[in-house]
Amino acid sequence: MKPVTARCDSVWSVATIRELARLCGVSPATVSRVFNNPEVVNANTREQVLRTARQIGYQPNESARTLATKKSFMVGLVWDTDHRRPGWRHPFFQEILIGLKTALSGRGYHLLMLATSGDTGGERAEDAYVRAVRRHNLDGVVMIDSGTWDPSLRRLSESGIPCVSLDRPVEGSRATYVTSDNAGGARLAVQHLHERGRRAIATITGPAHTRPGAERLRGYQDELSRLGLPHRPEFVVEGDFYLSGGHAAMRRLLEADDRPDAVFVAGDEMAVGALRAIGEAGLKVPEDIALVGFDDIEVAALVPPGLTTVAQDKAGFGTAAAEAVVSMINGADTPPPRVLPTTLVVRGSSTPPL
Amino acid sequence: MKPVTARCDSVWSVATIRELARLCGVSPATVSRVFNNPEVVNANTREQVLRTARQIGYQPNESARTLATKKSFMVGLVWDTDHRRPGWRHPFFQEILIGLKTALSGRGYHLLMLATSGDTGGERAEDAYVRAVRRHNLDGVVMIDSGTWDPSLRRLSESGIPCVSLDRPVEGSRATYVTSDNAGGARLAVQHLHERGRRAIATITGPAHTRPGAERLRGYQDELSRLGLPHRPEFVVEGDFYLSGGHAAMRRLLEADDRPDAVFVAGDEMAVGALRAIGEAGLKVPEDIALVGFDDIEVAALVPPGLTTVAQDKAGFGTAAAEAVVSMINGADTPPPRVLPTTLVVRGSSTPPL
DNA sequence: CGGTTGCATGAAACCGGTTACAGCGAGATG
DNA sequence: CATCTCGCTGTAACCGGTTTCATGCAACCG
Repeated sequence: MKPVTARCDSVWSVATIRELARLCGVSPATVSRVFNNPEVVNANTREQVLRTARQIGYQPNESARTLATKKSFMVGLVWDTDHRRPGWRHPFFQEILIGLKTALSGRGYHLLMLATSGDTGGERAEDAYVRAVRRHNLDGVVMIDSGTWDPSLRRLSESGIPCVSLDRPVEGSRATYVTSDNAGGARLAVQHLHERGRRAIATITGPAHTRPGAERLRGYQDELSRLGLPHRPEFVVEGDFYLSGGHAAMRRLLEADDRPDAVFVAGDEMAVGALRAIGEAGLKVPEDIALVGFDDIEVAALVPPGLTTVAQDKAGFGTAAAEAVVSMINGADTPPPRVLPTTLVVRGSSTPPL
Repeated sequence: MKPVTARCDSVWSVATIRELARLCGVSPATVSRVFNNPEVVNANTREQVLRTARQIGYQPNESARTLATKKSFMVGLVWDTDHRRPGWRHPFFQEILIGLKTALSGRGYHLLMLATSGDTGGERAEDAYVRAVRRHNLDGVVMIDSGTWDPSLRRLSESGIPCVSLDRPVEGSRATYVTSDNAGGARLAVQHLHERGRRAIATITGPAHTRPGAERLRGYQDELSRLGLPHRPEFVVEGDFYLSGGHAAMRRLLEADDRPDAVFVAGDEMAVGALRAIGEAGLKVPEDIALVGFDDIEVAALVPPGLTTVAQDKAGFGTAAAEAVVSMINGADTPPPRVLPTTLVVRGSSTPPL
């Protein structure tokens, strides 16, 4: 076996499968089999091919492979980062993204962040995602709900491509979703406040049209009923999941004649805004008003007196989404929606008890 | 012209260029030219091809196109999200990522988040990035420095592929980098504290082996010299860019006999830790100690009394990186390193003046 | 010993684009 | 009228893999 020399030791030599086949004295077909169907090829041949491949730094061209097999080993990420809306800035998404990327990597898939705004030519500009999926032979997509839900996303989920949505139910034969136990988490929060001796428990909700917003409100209401506490409409104020919305909502609550002694805030960002509004009103947390948030974003631990909150399993989101999409890609039945458990993290904003 | 019917109105019909050519009564070559070289084809033909393409929802197959042209219109993102290190969790990165993605989208490029951990077989497992670049015909890469810098990244930057690094100088003929004016920002901070009447100005630095860490320290020292303030070694404590490091570093500063009346903290996360340490020591910000951070991450505005900080142009990072990598892809000369201006954002932690 | 079986391999078509090159017709030119 | 130019288009090779099908060959069987 003559040693392979010169440019071949470089990581950058561009050897094709035919070149490699020639060096080994076999046909391209055999080389291909060595990589895709090793067990059908003779052990000696296989070893020789692998050895030579390593020497010349052979790397199969994924475009050619995708062209021939229609499998790209890429999953598209649909994440509408529209400038006009602040949705995507939510710190929540970073951890999800990292979890997703890591989980997909571990399963051999790359994550392609789809460009949207690129070429907006033609009447069907809104179908940029669908187009990208077809053009790149994407094996699946993951959709992060950042608040809007335009029709093209529906077309995408119903197009038959394996599709996993985060925090939002989707239609489609090969579409499923992953979400947190929003209602359960909200119940945990209310129950906790009740245990701490609070009885006038208000809530600042997320936008009613979002799934997490609606679910958390439902959990709040359910738990009030279970505890035999009265439902007071003036104790339910809608926020927007962002700081300013939480701030405004809290001010509304404080303006009422009869103010609450605890508030379940359906998002940590809003809770921080609420904290600020409470401070501005000259009241103290938790002495005057106890607060429980939702999400457990980084700030929750940092802002004094520490925000008690319902933690979502953010990394779990990514893992669950990766699992679901890869299993569908591999031909498994569409898995049922996955609901991740939430846990209560107790910090200063709800302790000590009254 | 007979109307195209049936499955052809679906977004999912999988028409090839030959099919489209047949429908139009032209050759595949002409169709190809319509999309890649419109001006050379007769206006009538062109219109008819475009019209028919729209009707049947023709989408060119990117794998085939990449195979033929060796251009993928994809840029790889090298972002080492190793679980063991917390680096990538830094909130700083999310905004950069979004800026980058948006800027690349606008230029017609997709962003591929490269899997690393995937297949770690063979002695060259560390070259996963290099392999991915070749396999997918990536047009360029952007590297986010998350603290470590293993040799494979160097091989990548020197491999000749257009390469932009964030916050870290790189070698390579087609490699450049984008960074903030770290030294200038640090000088702004020190100058600001000086204007506020502080004279005993300490610093908590980033790790000395990181570029931003070293640069910010240099700026601090330069400005002390310019102002004629003494350099006191015990006023320089190294942190790690994270909360706990800032906390520990601040405690060290407070233990000294002669404590500073101001601290320039080279990162907001560390500054929040420092705030906490100051609070635990029974001291007040800004009365006893004024604080200026660096980065302007979201928390900076949220944590009482509001953190004065040197803001980095995070979205600008993404845009600058996209510009640089795309221009190199298009054959332009390797642009010089780009240094983005920093600005001072004044909040409660340094006001009112003494 | 002829026929079956099974293993290992090669030849060639194919995936869906791009592009070098040749060719064709019309109008301009000598 | 022959020729040249120019604008437009088609033919066919090519990109680098995969996969079907056929085949050579050895072992195995009756």
